[in-house]
Amino acid sequence: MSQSAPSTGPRRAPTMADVAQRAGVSHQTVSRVLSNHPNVRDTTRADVLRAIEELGYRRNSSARALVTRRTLTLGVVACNPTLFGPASMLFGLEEAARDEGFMVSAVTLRRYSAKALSEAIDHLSDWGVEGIVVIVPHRAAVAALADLRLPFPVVTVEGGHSLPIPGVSVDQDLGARLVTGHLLGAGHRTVWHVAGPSDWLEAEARVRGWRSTLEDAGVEVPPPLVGDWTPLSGYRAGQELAGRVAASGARRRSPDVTAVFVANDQMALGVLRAFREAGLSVPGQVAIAGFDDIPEAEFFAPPLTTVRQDFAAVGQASIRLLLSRLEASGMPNDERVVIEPRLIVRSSSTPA
Amino acid sequence: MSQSAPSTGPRRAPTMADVAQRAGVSHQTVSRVLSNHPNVRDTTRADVLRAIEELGYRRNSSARALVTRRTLTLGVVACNPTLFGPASMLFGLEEAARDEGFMVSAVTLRRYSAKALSEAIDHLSDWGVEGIVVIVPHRAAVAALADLRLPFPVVTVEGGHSLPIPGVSVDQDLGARLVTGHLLGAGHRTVWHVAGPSDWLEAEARVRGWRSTLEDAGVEVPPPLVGDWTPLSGYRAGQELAGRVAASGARRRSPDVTAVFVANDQMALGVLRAFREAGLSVPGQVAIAGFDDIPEAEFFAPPLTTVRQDFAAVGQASIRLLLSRLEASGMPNDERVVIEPRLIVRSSSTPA
DNA sequence: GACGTTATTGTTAGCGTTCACAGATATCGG
DNA sequence: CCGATATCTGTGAACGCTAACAATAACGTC
Repeated sequence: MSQSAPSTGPRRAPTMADVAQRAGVSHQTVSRVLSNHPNVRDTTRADVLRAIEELGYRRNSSARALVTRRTLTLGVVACNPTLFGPASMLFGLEEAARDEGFMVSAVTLRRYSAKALSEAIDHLSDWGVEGIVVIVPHRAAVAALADLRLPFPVVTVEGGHSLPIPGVSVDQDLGARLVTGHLLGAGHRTVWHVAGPSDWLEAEARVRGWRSTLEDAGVEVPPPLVGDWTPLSGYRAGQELAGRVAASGARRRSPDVTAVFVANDQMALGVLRAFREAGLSVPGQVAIAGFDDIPEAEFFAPPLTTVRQDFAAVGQASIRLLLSRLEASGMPNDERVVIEPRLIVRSSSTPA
Repeated sequence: MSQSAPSTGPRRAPTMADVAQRAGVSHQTVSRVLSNHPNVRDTTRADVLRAIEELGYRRNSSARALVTRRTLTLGVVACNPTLFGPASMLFGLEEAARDEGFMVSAVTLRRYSAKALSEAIDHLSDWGVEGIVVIVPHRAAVAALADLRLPFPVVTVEGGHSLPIPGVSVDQDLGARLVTGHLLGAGHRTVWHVAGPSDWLEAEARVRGWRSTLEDAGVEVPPPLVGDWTPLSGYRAGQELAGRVAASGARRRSPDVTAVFVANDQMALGVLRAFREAGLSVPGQVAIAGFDDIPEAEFFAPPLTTVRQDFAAVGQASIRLLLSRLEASGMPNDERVVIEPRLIVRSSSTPA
């Protein structure tokens, strides 16, 4: 008769009632202790805390969320989270959220597509997030976002300011002006540009800043080359540019290549390699500048002049914005935070 | 008489009962439709789905979690999530988890400390995760983990295999052997090493692999230098090594520096810069190899020989392991997954 | 046409909290 | 020592869902 005694089966986590019983109070008192309600006698509080300790009790978050209608969870959708920028934002954002008592759940997108984005948001939504931060700086993505009617607030990061969605962004335009101005100031006749993919808002803004700086200075605007943020694409663009330098003695239909502003540091690395292979000296024959200030940039050959973005600040600002939306959900919907980037001059742009 | 009519106040999200009423069925039937129960008449199912659509109904995850005792959420604790490696793992892991129907919530640590780790785990625990993946490759961290008695399964990544905690890791030892062997095979008398921080398990394993390869080959083992994974620390180590090269003609108490295995690519970048500044040619006078194969490595000056780790595979494996723990929580607790790294030879180690 | 099956639907009872309120106990001035 | 007020504690009812069971309808068989 192998009588399966109830024994010490996989006993379930203790509940508030268990704690209450052990402490000789009602479950409500336990709840009060846990939520720091003032009207609990000190001795009672101590009893309860001891019982909690002894039982290893932890409040059940689902039950709590059910009744309070708060999950204290925020969602993030991010696009290329292995890149330095997005990763840094994610990090800063998570830290800020945690400080405010929120948990963050992330969904990452391998590549942007309207479908992927909306699935990501659905996924987050299914888990009951109270709001989300979208770090998907595609023009199309932001447009798609505006169409969705979501039951919770959304904040974009680098989402541009053309739509009535609150957002945080670095002033890319300014950053591009800083670099371009710096290069012009060093005496170059004009500045070439290797841009990011044209459907990225950041790429577009950097092109804009670059172009308008040149126009304001009244110098010729060379045709921008286009990459995809990867070192390889920068390398290809670099080969193209190196070819122009070589040919410049012969037929010169476009201005000499003596300065290049590359839209991010990774591509700038590719450009550097291409130039090196072509026997061009940097900054001797051509000055180069990048954008982002990844930790490696300072150690490139030569160290790269670039624009530093305070990604951590972006993450924090986005959380602040999201939380303010959460609290005042009826308020105007177009708050914007713009963070100023900073030019970091290194030797890739300054003739020794 | 400003009679505050109930009007269209901030009306709450529709509930299952609302859907049921609208579709003319019981809430249980709605539940059945939502969970794809087979025994629902097609017409009924259609009615329910239409009602769901019209009301924009979404199942309340908290209520669901409360009754099913499943939050379908996993936690991750990661340490330096802006670095390429950790970020890649996080990404791969999140994707794998999502494919399995789980959400992942992350907590990031600025720097490891026993306190920070246990707080991070508490935080996750408070939100009801069903299990966690810990990507904190510190010796002390893993030890601390083993002490914690947690009510849910834990899987480590790069946590070493000295403790009875299931984990996934790349075979760092093998990776180090591959590089070191490669350099010896190229004819170098010995191989110097710039190691990572000594309290990192990965750093330790790489030292081990490096050292044993040299010992097996019967060559002298130079004293390893130590960095902290950053390019700057690599730069400093590089200066030190460059000094030795210069002095090697004079007093030679340690073997010539003709080959260096640097414990990660970022530090290798710093070493490259130091050598460049010292006028040393790579690979002409000194061959260099790194570890990680970050996307930039191929475009370093010169392109860097390194060891590629399949971070995505690590992420996926860790999720698989965690889920298997979840299902069979009574089973043995020491499953291990080891992923083999791959040597990537580039010109930093191959004399042209 | 009665009966056993099976497909389909409804009813009831929790899951573990918090909230609103009621009850109990202490404190205090007159 | 009484009633009033403040402090503390308990009771019952949600929250929105799923699990278990009960009930009904549909279908074929003999």
